[in-house]
Amino acid sequence: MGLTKSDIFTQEQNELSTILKALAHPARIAILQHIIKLKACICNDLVEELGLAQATISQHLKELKGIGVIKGSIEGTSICYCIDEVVWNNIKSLLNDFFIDDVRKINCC
Amino acid sequence: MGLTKSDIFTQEQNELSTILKALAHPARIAILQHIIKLKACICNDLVEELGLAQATISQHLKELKGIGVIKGSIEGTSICYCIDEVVWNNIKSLLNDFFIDDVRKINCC
DNA sequence: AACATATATCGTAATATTGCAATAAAACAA
DNA sequence: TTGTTTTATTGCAATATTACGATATATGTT
Repeated sequence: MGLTKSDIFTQEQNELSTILKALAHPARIAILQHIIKLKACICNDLVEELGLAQATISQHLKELKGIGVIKGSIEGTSICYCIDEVVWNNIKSLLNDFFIDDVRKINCC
Repeated sequence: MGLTKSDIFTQEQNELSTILKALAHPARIAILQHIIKLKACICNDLVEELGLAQATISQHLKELKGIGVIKGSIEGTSICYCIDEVVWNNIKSLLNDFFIDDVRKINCC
């Protein structure tokens, strides 16, 4: 198989796992950290910063764009990527809802 | 290829992405939600609750055990799974550190 | 126009993940 | 012991992911 059965899960479960999946790669974590640190970022910076090929970086950026957490604006010949505030806050909310505060309420053994 | 180049990333980046990867599947989200809801959970419950084969559930449980977020205790012939409080809080901290509060500080365009 | 620079896309190879049937293992019951 | 129940493991097929070279596209420069 290799095909996730999305139809048997709730929309919330699918949405959350899609977001987590998009974030679940060290290169994509590194890209987000770099964008946050510099408050902006062009693709070529990342190629130099991380040790990955330009095609690979572009592919990771595409996945992050896929969940909308970053957006790019044309800046001459390069593209300036930055965090999308609304999506970022939405992800934070989803995670906060999932990781509810009082862990004692969920523990059993 | 298909092999993530873990050696070029920081320990923090690898750790965070490993955790996110383990959580990044709707079945595993559903399993955690079920455990939290019932405050405990035996494997066979999940087979009935979700529409997946027993072998598949067992495999997902293994991945969650892999990051330590759940632990199982033998209860007769079944196994009672529950959240590991320490690991749960650790994941929350890691995510809180990553999703820093003031998004205005990281926005640029 | 011709060239340079920056990013995206395509094609491909290697590896990982998902899902399940079949089977094994472990604990209890008769 | 034999059978029953519950969970884990194995083996396999289908699909997804990761990475990169080659190439395409898009914009700016001369």
